[in-house]
Amino acid sequence: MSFVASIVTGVAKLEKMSEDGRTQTLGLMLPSDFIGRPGRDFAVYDVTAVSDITLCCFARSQFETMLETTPHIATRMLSMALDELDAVRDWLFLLGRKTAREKVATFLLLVQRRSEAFDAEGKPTLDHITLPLARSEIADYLGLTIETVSRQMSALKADGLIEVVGKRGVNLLNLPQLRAETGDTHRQL
Amino acid sequence: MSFVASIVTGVAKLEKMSEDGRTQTLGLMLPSDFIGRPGRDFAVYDVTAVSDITLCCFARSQFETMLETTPHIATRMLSMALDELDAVRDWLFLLGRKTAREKVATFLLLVQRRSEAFDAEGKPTLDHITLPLARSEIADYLGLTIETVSRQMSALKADGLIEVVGKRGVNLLNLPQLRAETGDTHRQL
DNA sequence: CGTATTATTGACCACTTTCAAAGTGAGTGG
DNA sequence: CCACTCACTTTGAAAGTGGTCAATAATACG
Repeated sequence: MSFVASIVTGVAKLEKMSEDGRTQTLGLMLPSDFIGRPGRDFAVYDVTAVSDITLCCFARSQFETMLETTPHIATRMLSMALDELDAVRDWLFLLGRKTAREKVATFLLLVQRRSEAFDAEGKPTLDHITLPLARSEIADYLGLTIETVSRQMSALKADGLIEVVGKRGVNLLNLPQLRAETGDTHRQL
Repeated sequence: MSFVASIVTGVAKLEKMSEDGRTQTLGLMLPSDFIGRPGRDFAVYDVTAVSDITLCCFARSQFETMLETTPHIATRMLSMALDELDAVRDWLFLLGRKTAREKVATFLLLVQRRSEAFDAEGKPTLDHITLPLARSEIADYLGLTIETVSRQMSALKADGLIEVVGKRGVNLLNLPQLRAETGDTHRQL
């Protein structure tokens, strides 16, 4: 890695795969997210584009110089890293302690919350989302199998909480109930 | 939180608990680790001492000023945050994709690798470690139950990989095999 | 010692996975 | 325009890993 970059448009994912093929997605990367690690010349994890992507790239060495000469940038990068750290820590709880149903409900609401970032023309609204990932990618993100994701979606549908529209569309029919199913604190933020 | 701090001696843990009592430990905090979030006046997660602790505290406002006036500190904090981010991302893989046995093996080797940091007088050596956590705390860290942790320890003992000495002591009898059981890349670093 | 706490073990159960098959849908070429 | 194909998704049945509940054992502490 001789450069670092910032995502301008599109979605990518960060992932780690073991030798035997097990894959865990470590996070989704959206516009304004940062790729690469200043001060390190190799990549520890894989970055894969999920859609067409536009990047804003910097030569790593130049970026590192900039970090040292422009104090403002370092504090900004620090703030971004700490926010990312919090997001990843929430995901630790999801992977370690949530049930499959809670994981899927959490994912659907995550997509809703960030829907503007995911999609330009999919026309997401409060109660309709366009999934940025295929089932197998959702499974890798949630620490599940593709079958379990599919079954939980069907179960949520059977319970009247969602409606599945083709492969990528989902209507959220009962947001309050869906939030209650995430396993998160019920208190509004 | 009106202050931030750095751990001087002792071990603490960062954790998140849901309303129904499920707990996930988000990370262990060792000497030199940083507590608190500059630029935020509330705590998102709980920090709990695991042993007696010595902290080096700073008033948060003063620390924030220092961040802005001393560029070096921001880059140092950034580097620490990015290292922490990598560690947490490895844990995502552990929680999402590893088996109970792999989780326990990983934990034992983690304790070995950082044994100097965990314990002053426990006299840890290459093949003997003193666990910094009780079984229930290990369970919360690995996303398991206490019974499963206990069973996996017994299984590793039955397989001749470890020896359990009292509640906190473990002899690592076969390090190469134990490493192979972590589910991580077999290649040496 | 006796007591309280923590750890281990056992039996059973449930959730998720695995393996397998059928269904759906988008794109291609006749 | 319509079958055909391929990839993805859904569904089903069986198995397995880890969880739950309960009892026993070990350890620490007064």
